[in-house]
Amino acid sequence: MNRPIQQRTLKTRARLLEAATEVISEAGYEALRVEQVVQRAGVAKGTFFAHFRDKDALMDQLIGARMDGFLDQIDRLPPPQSVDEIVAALMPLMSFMTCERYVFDLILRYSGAAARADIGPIAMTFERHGQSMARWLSGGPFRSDVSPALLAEGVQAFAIQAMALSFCALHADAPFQARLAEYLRAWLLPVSGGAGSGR
Amino acid sequence: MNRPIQQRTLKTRARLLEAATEVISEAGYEALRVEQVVQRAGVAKGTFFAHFRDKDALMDQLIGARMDGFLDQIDRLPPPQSVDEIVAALMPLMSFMTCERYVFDLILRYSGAAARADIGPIAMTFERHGQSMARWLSGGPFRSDVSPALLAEGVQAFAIQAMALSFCALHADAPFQARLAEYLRAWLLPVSGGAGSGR
DNA sequence: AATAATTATTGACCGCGGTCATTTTAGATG
DNA sequence: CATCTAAAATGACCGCGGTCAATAATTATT
Repeated sequence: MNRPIQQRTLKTRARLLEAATEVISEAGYEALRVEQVVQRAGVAKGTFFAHFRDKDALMDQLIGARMDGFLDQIDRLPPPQSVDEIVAALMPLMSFMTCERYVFDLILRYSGAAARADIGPIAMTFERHGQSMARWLSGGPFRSDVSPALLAEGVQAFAIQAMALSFCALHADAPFQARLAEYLRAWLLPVSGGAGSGR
Repeated sequence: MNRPIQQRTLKTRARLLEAATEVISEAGYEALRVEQVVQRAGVAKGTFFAHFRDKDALMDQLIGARMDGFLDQIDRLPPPQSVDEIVAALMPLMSFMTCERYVFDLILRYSGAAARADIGPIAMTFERHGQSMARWLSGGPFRSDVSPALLAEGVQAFAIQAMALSFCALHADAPFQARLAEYLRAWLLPVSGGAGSGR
């Protein structure tokens, strides 16, 4: 029969999360070692894995929470009326997503939930981001020949492309913001239909 | 002083690559263990790492080679004249890129070279793919208000988005091809410019 | 309060990628 | 052929994520 969750459990989990946050703030995400976290939290290694499926699951929690904070900021903004405003609005979130190569790679891996069962925090933020984006794009001075939902997916695709290229050895020339703005202008404000010959 | 490369070296590397290929064909990419590869190749573990920086570097080689094969096929095709033809042309490559979650993640990680110094085989294929794509899109019945190079980047971004969503727990509904076709129609054949009010 | 049934914690242990001081081998030199 | 030297190969070792049978702590039952 389902017994209630023990307070001990909540306390231990909180201590683990706090310890992890400390380690990250001191050394960054990539440098985090599970052993270091459990040592700080004063628990055994096995306890960690009783609370988180694996190290990535902890990262999913922590990184997802940070992303959610940036989405809160975004949702407080008035709908942007230009590509430049969109880019500006997205910048804080994007900056965080690219703060470390390790973080970006992990976000990509978890952007669509790994297993069918558990959709994690990061996957949720992508969902949320898509919805906010669709809301924005349904009202503004942007193209209307495709659905706002599709426009939003495109914005996500281009944002990821721009972020990925900012890590890229080739194409390290153009700054991230300029590239994203170029993409979004072409995506959200197309000028003509067909090629040389009219349609 | 620079002595010539010993034949022993080439032979050992070839044996390692062959052994790795065998293991993969039997158990898939994700299941590959370095220890198993060196055992089959009849060399010590350390030897492996004298030939490949790490396990990922081996994967970069092998996966990059496979991708290059598919690109050869693509380059033999006549320039497609519709979105459906583009999707059809890209399918074999895409299918391989998504044959395993592990493979897709690794490709993403290596799509823009990891370190500034060494651009690996996978990164090269992305470059090549972009160029082939730009060539295709500069002639056909596609939009001409942005450069073929930019169009090509968009196709890559949408292809990656479509592949990623095919692994996604949410959005596992629409089949991969249909989604990509929808993206590319919106990207390559936009109908109007602004929203409700004309521009 | 004593006992039973669950749940949480522990830490020795494992798998596997990667390292490095040491040894072996290939090939140039006298 | 003997000798010397740079390159290649070796395998014991390490770091670190993750497991699991055993133990401790908590809650329900009498």
